[in-house]
Amino acid sequence: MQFQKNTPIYLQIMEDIKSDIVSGRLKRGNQLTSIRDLAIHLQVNPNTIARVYRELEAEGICVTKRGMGTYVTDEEGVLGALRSQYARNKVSDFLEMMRGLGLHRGEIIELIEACDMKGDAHE
Amino acid sequence: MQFQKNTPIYLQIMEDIKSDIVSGRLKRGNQLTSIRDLAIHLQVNPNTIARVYRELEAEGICVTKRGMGTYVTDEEGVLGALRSQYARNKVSDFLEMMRGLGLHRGEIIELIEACDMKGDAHE
Amino acid sequence: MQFQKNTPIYLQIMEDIKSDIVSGRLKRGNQLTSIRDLAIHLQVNPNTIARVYRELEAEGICVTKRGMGTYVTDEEGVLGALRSQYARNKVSDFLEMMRGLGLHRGEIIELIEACDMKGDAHE
Amino acid sequence: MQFQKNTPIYLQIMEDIKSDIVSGRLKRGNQLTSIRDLAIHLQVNPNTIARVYRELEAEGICVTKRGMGTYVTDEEGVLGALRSQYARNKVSDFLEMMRGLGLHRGEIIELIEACDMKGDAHE
DNA sequence: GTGGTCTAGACCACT
DNA sequence: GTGGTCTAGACCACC
Repeated sequence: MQFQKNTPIYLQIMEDIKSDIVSGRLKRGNQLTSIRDLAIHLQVNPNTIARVYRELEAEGICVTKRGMGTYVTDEEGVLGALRSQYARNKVSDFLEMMRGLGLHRGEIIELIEACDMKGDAHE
Repeated sequence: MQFQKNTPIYLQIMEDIKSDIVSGRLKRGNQLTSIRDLAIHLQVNPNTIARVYRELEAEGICVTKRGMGTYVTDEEGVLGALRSQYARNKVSDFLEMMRGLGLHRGEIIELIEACDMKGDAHE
Repeated sequence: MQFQKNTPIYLQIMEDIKSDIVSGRLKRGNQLTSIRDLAIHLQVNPNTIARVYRELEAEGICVTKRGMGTYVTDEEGVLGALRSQYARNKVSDFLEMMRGLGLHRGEIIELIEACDMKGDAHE
Repeated sequence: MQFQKNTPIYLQIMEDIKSDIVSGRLKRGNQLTSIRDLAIHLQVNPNTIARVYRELEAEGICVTKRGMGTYVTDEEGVLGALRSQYARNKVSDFLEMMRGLGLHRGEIIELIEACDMKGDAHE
């Protein structure tokens, strides 16, 4: 993983884990990588990962069982809220970018419908 | 600027310049930073920048005037095509990501309309 | 200040500051002692104080203005909630202790009324 | 056990033993820990413990049987008086603290009744 | 093995 | 000067 310069690392890792949960790569009840292992894997200090897990727990997204590890919460409500918040943020970012290109809602929706018709292979 | 590991640097720089043009940070006829200066600024070999400019010129996006530097083309047609290709790619990326979240076209458009109503402040 | 062994220092400091606010020693809008100064005064690492202030801010009790310091919030609602939660906890602790002495509600209230009559000098 | 700075240690230990008796952790007739052992356990000079036991005996709370150790008294009257004095002090301390929060007798009793209704789980 | 806390000391950004 | 972040390394409690 690469880190952006202008955003705290712990926030970037939090976002990354949230994205794993939202996309289904991490499911409810799954155990997260241990603090030490993730710290090694991301080349980051264990305290930084500890903070990530602490804040995720404060947001209700994870639960930690002392001596057993940290797990994605079991509560569907929290995960649903996370998923919809995440989608709303992505939509918002997307709209902001498209508006930066001078496009308005109608044009954006046209593009989406056009793209959706023909599939979306590109590059 | 930071570079991703798995994509050639010259492609990343090309995308960056295209994004500057599309978003209006670089306008038609503007001079690009000199190869030397940009190489220093990005901490990259000047040959890499030279290749970027060469490929941009091959795509008709830039023109090089011997001894005077490299400029964004003056032809509105090319810039319009670039802009719309860029937008189509972004839309396509966006749709792929949203589908990864399990959302379909109707839901995506609903979210866009909802977001568009209330403005898009978030975070 | 002396710290108890079995409770994290940062929690004890948090409680102490909350108690200062609830009792009126710190009023709404007052600036808290700077992290470094409080760390020196309490003989504790600045990071520990930083965590205290961060968690107090997460609870809405304090706000920090970058480069200017940390302040007790201005929102009366939060302070009122803090005050009543604090009182409820103290009452609860008191009742638990009194029940450990074998007293029930009626007897406790009798004692309070008796004590309240004659003033409460003792020791 | 930890000792406060501004109160003689022997008084703190006396209070602690009284609290053990009042709460039932030490019952009538029970033997107290030997002076030697308690001194080691509390990391305190044996003379300090000896003074504690001497004063407790002077108050009639304990009796020392030469060569056999020190015991909680058998007399219910003394223990009952101790219990009620202890409770009165705690009530008095509690009232003083609650008044520091700006609450008066009526409000305090309301809180007690409210708390007593729903049990007293907190934290 | 797990996470939780604390210290020491560094560098940053903001004012 | 202020708080915010990160690292390095230590010790603890739980399982």
